[in-house]
Order: sequence, then C-alpha cells, then structure tokens
Amino acid sequence: MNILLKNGDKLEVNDGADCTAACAAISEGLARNAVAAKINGKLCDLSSKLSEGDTLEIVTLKDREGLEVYRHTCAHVLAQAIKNIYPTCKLAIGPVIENGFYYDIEFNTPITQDDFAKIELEMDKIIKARTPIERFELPREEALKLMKKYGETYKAEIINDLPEDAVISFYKQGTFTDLCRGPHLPNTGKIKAFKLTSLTGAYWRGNEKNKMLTRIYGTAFEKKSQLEEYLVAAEEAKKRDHNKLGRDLGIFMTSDVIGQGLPILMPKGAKMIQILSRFVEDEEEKRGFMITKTPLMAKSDLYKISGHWDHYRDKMFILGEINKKGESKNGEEIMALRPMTCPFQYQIYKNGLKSYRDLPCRYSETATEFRKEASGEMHGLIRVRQFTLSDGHIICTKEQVEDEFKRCLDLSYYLLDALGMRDDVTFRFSKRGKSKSDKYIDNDEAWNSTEAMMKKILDDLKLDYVEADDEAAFYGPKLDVQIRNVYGKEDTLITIQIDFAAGHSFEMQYVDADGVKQYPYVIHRSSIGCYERTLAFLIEKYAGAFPLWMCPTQVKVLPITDRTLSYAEEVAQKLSSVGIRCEVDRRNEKIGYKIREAKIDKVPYVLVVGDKEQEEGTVNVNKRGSENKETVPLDKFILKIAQENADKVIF
RNA sequence: GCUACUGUGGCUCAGUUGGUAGAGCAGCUGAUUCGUAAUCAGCAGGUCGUCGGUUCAAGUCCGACCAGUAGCUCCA
Repeated sequence: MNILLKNGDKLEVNDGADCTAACAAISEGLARNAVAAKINGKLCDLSSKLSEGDTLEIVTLKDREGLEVYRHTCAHVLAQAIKNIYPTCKLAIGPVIENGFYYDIEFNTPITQDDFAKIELEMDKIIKARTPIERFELPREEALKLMKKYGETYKAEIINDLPEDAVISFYKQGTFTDLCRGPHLPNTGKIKAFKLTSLTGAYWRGNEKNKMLTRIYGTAFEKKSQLEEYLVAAEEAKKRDHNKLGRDLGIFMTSDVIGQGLPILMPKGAKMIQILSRFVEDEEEKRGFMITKTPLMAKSDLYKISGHWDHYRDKMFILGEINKKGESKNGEEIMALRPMTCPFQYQIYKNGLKSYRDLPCRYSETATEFRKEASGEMHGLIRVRQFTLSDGHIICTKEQVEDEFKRCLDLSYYLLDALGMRDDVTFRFSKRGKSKSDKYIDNDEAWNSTEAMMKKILDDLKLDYVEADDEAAFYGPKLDVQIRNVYGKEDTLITIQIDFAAGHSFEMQYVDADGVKQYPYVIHRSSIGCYERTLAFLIEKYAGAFPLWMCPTQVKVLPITDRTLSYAEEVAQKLSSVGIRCEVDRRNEKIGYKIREAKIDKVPYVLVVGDKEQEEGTVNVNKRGSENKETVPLDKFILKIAQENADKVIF
C-alpha cells in the first residue's frame, strides 16, 4: 500500500505495516532515532498500524513532542521502579512538564531524597533490560477490574471519570502496566540520560481537601551531556535567586520578631524602590493620572459594598473580633487593613456629581496593601503580606474602555522597556470561563460581554496570549502580565482588569450628554506591579548588577592613600551635585582590597584616585563588567554619567 | 494551611555513638600609606531559632511553637 510522507514523498510499504516498518523503509538512521509518529497529524506509537493513503510524520527527539514522549516513558520507568521497591504504594498521575516530568504517588512509609539513589539504580536496571513497551485497550469494566487487581485506586478513579466514549488504553512494560493515553517509546532501553530532581507534596487532583501525595520530579534528555548542561544551568540560575542575592547585597532582610511575609527593605532596597516609584509616578502623571493618597484601613462597611467582605474576608487583616458570619462579636466597630485600593479611590470619584466630560477619570496611587496569605505561600519579596502596588483605577464610559485599556498596556510596556524586562514577560487572559465557582459575582450576561470585550481588545492588539479559565478576579476578567523566577515558577507582575460590577455596587454614576445618569466601567490596573515583587525580578534578571539609573550606589570613589582622600571627597561632592549617588571608601586599606569590595557590590562605576589623578584633575574609571580602565578628566566623566543616568541606559 | 527539608557568633561552615562549642571571612585595636579582586598581628564576639521533655549530663534524642527553603493550594 501507499502512504504519504510529510514532505510530500510517497512511500510504499507492506499491507498492515506499522510506523516502525515505515521508518526502516525510509532510512536506517530514522529507524534508530524515531521515538513516535504522527499519522494524519495525530501523535501515536511507532507500533501503530498504517492504512492506505495515511500521511505519516516521524517524530524524533529533535521535536518537542518527541522529547515529551521520551520523558513520559521515563515517568513510567520511575513508576515501575517505585512499584518494584515499594510494592504497596499507589500510583496517581505522571505527566510531562516543561523541563521534565513528575509522578504523584501515595506511599505507606514516607520516602526522602536519600532514597533517590536506590530508585535511580532500579530505573537503570529497567532501562538496561530494554523492556518492550506494548499498548492495549480494555473496555471500562475490565479496565477497572485490572486496576483494582493491582490495588490502584487512584487509577480506578481516573477511569470512572473518563467520558462515556473514551478509549481506555494501557501500556505494559514487563511486569508493570499503567493506565495511560500514551504514546510511548517502543522500549525502555531508549532512555539514555535521566535524573530525579526533587521531592515534594501535592494534593490529589490539586484539591487541598484531598489527600496529599508524594510528588517525585525528574528530568530526562537525549544525551548525558544535555542533562549535565541542564543541571548546571539550573544551579547557575539559583545563584541569581533574589531571596539569597537580595539578602547578600543588603537589599532586604527578614526578622523573626517582625513576622512572616513582612520583609524589611534596607537602605539599598528602599532607595531602589524610591527611584522606581518616582519614575513611575512621574510617567503616570504625564499620561493623565491623578495621584491619590488614601487610608490604609477602613470600616468593614466599605468592604461589604465592594464585595471583599464576602469574597475575600479570610485573606484580610481584621482589627476587632468577628464571628463566622463576619459580624462584630461585641458591637464594636470592625476595621480592616486594605487588601486593595479600589473602593477608596471610588470614594474620591463619588465626591461630587460627575459629568461625562469628567471621564475618563484616572486615579493612581503608590499604594501599600495587606493580604493575609497562608503561611506556606510566602516567598522572599515575591509573595508577601504587606506590599506596595503601583495601583490605579480608571473610571470611564463603556465606549472608552478599549482605548483606556490600550493606554494602560502602553504605559506598562514603556516601564518594562525602561527596566529592560519587556522580553521577559508573557500574557495571560484570565477569565471566569466555564468555572461555576461561587467566588465570582453571579451575572452571566455581564461576564460574557466583558470577556468578549477584553478578547476583542487583546486580539486587536495582536497580543500573543494564553487563555486561562477560572483565573479571573471576582468582579471581572484580567490581562495578567506573567514572569518566571529562577526556579521557573510563573507569577503575575502586572495586571489590567475590566470591572463591570463596581459602577453599580458603589453607585458611581455620571450624567450623560443627554442628561441621563449612567453607570461607568472601571479598569483596575497596575503599571509596573508591586514594587517588592518587581524588585525581586530585577535582582534575578540582573543578578544584582542593575542598570545605572536604578543602582542605589552608582559610583564608588576609592582614594589610593590618605593623601588623596580630600580629592576623593571633592570628586564625590561634584558627582552628588549633579544627582549621582556616590560613596567614598575612606578606609585605610590597599586599593586592591577596596576594588574587590566595590566589585562584589556590583557598583557600576569605580573611580580610583591617586596622586596622579589629583594632580591632573582626572579619575581612573573602572566600569562594571569591563576589564579596561581609562583615566579621563573629571568633568568629562561627570557629563557622560549624568547623560547615561538621565537616558536610563540599559547595559 | 498541607508535604518534605533546614535553623550553630553579622556571613559561610565544622562539631564523631549525648560528656556543657571551633575555623575562615566580616567587626574592633595596632602597625602599614600602599596603583587596580583579599597587608600583617592582636582582641572581642555564641544561654547552638524559642519553649518544654528524656537523661547524672542535650548543639547532638523527643515534642510543641517560631522562622527560612522547594513544591501543592492560593495569588499582585
């Protein structure tokens, strides 16, 4: 029979041939490298049978899908090894993830990372045995019977939840059989380089009410050298971890007696946030925002109107005793620290009747907020209980939403560019979607129309985004600007949200051109996100070697001996007078010692001044990251650095 | 909150089967006034995260709590 290859070539194979046979017919190399195939575009095992006229594409480890099949099989090898060593454990799920795979397992006795060596050894045995992997399908009843026979209750639960018409397939390698959609490698011997990387807990089906299983993470690569490279790169990335580096560099610290999720910004960190927030506030003002300063707390009445009291109360720091219903226990006023700024700024809007001519009304605030995150959720400066958000709300007509939304995104782009982070972010369109969770305001029509409105805007902008169901705010859909930390974990840096409910719930109105009162839309937006988190990502991006304009210390002046100390002071004075942040190292130490410390501190410019420089009125410039040193007249250096600072040059 | 791990002077670490703490760097003092990533010497610094328990004896064993880390859940 004839089949069609992806490149358009025709290939003749025997009737009933499978993909492996087709590979062999094409070339020996391909037969060796093939890990899976696509028949008519559908990914499948190499053992899949071909039919007349099928289009065949061979998948190798060069393809992303090929590597996924490879890693998925490795997850099965892990499962088999675990079953061999711990026969009473129960398997849950073992999917492929971005840089590897994991398997969730219920153990009777807890295991630790120390057990990895033993498990890896067992995996090696399974791989060396080159055990063939075979696929078979079973009707639902028999599938359930098989899984019950093996004591795999989680697998049985998965089978029960499969749709009526689902094909229930299994993969068997030697004595081990696992419920799996596949596809898989033809045999276990194809795996050349793998490693178990970490061990954590994970709830069954991601639900915190369920039992916590043990999750074993691992990764696999085509070659040992690639695995090594990956592991080294991962180790290198960890050296940029803001939580370590930020503390080492004296940017922030924590204190047991202050509490969890409450980082202290030390002079360097505080300076950086001041620099950033001044920049952001000035840019917002240029773009028509009015800065506000609203209280850090309010009576519970305010949060009742906003809906936070019902939807968000367990995450708020509440002052006063309340019962489960959120009512005061002793009749006293209940106050709460604010978890957001919106209802406060709405009060400003409501101060005086607004006309359509007042819209769009743009408020911004460098707003400190408080959220009682669960104890295990805190992380350095990325996830904290008190933070300062570049917050803001735009109150506008429905017709203005589109343009205002685009302006918000443009502002964020501008700021991200200045920070050199534009290429580090991805976009997520966070919707309520199909979720029926009661955390959302119940108004199907409003949800549908607002989500459609946002989708149109995003598509108009030709934004490359992913859609995410059940990620919306309780009052409307969001565009989240996402970023990854050194461990690969994704977090939201910036968010822009459309709120259909606030206008009504807060009775914010405006008088239209025809004299009729209307309800406005609200856009909740952050321009550069929350400063603590943004700083964390800046630390990780630059490994502490920040662009000049955001450095807490931009220049360090090092006198070679005490003879030139007064000249060093003079240099520093001149730099300070043009707004350059500089320090003099006055210590009686050798120049090499002072240079070393300045370099470890990642100061962008180190100026060495000795007798020669003093005499000539010059400075010897050591630029961060450069081996070259040049002696230039002080005035010339000042001009250059002042310009670089003003231009916010990223180098 | 859940699972696992971690917690020794400011930092990085040592501390053998329980016998009441050690080093380097940083700090201070003195000497050195030096030309591009660590000058030399001396001194000082710790109720071993906290609180309880076991023991003749706890940094070491047990428990609770606090804090930190990774992941889960959640989220800016």
